[in-house]
Amino acid sequence: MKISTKGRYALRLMLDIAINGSVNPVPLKDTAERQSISVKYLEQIISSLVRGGLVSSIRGPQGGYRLIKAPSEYTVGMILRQVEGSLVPVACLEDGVEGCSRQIECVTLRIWKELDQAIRGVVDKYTLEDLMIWQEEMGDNYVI
Amino acid sequence: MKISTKGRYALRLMLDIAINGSVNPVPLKDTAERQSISVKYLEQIISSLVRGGLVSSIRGPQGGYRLIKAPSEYTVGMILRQVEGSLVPVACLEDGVEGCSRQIECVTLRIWKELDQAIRGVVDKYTLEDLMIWQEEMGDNYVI
DNA sequence: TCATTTACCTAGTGTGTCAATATGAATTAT
DNA sequence: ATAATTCATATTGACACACTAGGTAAATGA
Repeated sequence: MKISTKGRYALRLMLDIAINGSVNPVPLKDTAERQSISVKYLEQIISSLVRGGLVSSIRGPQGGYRLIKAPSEYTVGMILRQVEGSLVPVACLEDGVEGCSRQIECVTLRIWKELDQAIRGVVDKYTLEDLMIWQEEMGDNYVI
Repeated sequence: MKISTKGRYALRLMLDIAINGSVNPVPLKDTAERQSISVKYLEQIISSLVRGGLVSSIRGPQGGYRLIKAPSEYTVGMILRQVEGSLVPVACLEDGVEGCSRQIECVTLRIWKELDQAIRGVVDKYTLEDLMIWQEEMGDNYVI
């Protein structure tokens, strides 16, 4: 019942690009330094974000990554799902799965459905823009 | 971000004991048959529930397991936490952990805290009694 | 007393995921 | 041409997951 490092790093990575990429694309090396995450690991994560169409990439010197949409268009849930896969708490709630044979009589399913709603309620409520605002509120003493 | 089989089975196991154990203790063999879970695996799960003081055991013929308290005294969260460990979505929210060095400047932490609250809000809201009632509402056509 | 039924305990096993590293190729600005 | 960057794939070690196996201990009752 944990968010993996991939998910957590992806969020920090996206936030880092949002904050530092308003004029030039952000190279992974810079993010890696700011966030204390290895470039190599970030490469894996960003490749998933590129595939998912969340960021675009520019190769070569002066290259890097850029958000495709406005920060307010990215919910936390979108980012997490892209790198972690679905966030549903049990497999039988997965999209495209028609559930187990006990479905009808399964009272615990009711719990899992509510849990799923609760999780979605949080991760789909906040966007990158919210995170940026919170970051600003904290002042410039702290670099994210 | 998944509830493991241990957690899901533990819930079904506790519910099975709650429903079938009002007069006699419930042997694992019976639960295993009703729930289609191996006795061996249930043994592991129940041992954790015994250690946690959620159920008591009686050995020998006519033995089995009994709830120690009323069904309404067991939240879903208590049961899940006993067999799964903490349900917090990120390690830095774990009890007794003083958090990572980025704590202060970590805006994502705010998300994780809300997520934690949301999860707790669901699993600590419902009890075994609720599950029993739902089960009854479904009629006797279905055996849990 | 002895067989049977139950709980209890410890270890093992195959599979997969997590959290990275490593190596190298392709692209592009200067 | 060189350096900076992204892109692609493989590998690694540790650990967790989902079980299974084998045996011990206690209680019952015939």
